[in-house]
Amino acid sequence: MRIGALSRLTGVSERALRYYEEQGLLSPLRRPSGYREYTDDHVHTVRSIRTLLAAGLGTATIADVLPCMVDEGGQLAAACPDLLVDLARERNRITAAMEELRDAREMLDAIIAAPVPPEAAQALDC
Amino acid sequence: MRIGALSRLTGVSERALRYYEEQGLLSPLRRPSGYREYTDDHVHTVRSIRTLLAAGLGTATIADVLPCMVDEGGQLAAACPDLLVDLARERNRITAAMEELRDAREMLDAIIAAPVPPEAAQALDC
DNA sequence: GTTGACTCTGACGTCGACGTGAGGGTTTAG
DNA sequence: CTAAACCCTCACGTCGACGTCAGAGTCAAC
Repeated sequence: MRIGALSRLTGVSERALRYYEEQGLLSPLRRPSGYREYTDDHVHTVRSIRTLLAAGLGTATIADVLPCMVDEGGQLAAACPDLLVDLARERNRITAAMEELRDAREMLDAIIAAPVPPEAAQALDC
Repeated sequence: MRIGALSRLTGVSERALRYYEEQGLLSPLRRPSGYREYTDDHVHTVRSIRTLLAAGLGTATIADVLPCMVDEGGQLAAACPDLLVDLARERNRITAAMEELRDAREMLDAIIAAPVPPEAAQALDC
């Protein structure tokens, strides 16, 4: 499949897909014309990329992580100790981020659920 | 207290504190000299700001939210319906973000916990 | 009064993941 | 064969929360 189809399948812009390749996250084949040719595997890869990006990982780290994920479900492993250290650090970051999100959500909930004092309702005419 | 002290108490840079004021999140008094003068309340306010920023809220939204948080614990309320809509939207965003973080963490866990195949350990000499 | 720590206001720099054209080939349906 | 749709490579623009530096007042202690 070509880039437009992959973009539609994943919901990721063509620009982003080219960017991922530029960063070494994706390596599609090339037609003689220069057109990129993607496989079905790339669909899964793109989804993984988006998940890790959403978690705050940078493209450089993701580039290190991706080779450790082969097929869907049957992973290989994180061989290099350096990578394991990085992954543990990222894991801690993610956990901390989740806790911060929980705190923030509770803060918003407190405001949303707060009873509106009658005099405040009067004062604010919005 | 002056800006240096507040910075030390909150762990937030002076530049950031001035930025928050510029965005209407903080309104310290001013000495005749122009020096900013903060109260103890501002310490709590800054912590709230950081929590909401960490949750992905923009300074503009936070500026709308802050007036609804008076004292510590005893909130007022979200009066304007517009604000309630925004808050609900943000709440959904946060929940979605938490789920994405959970997915990403599981992905990392799978890699971290994956057994290292013997031949892979040989192949990669890192 | 003077030294050193502190603070002020601009104002430009940063970083990362893209957005957005410009200018020009390629493919495919009719 | 031609038009529409698709794709290519530069390369500059964006956005938000600050970092950083310059040049210049202020405050507290000695």
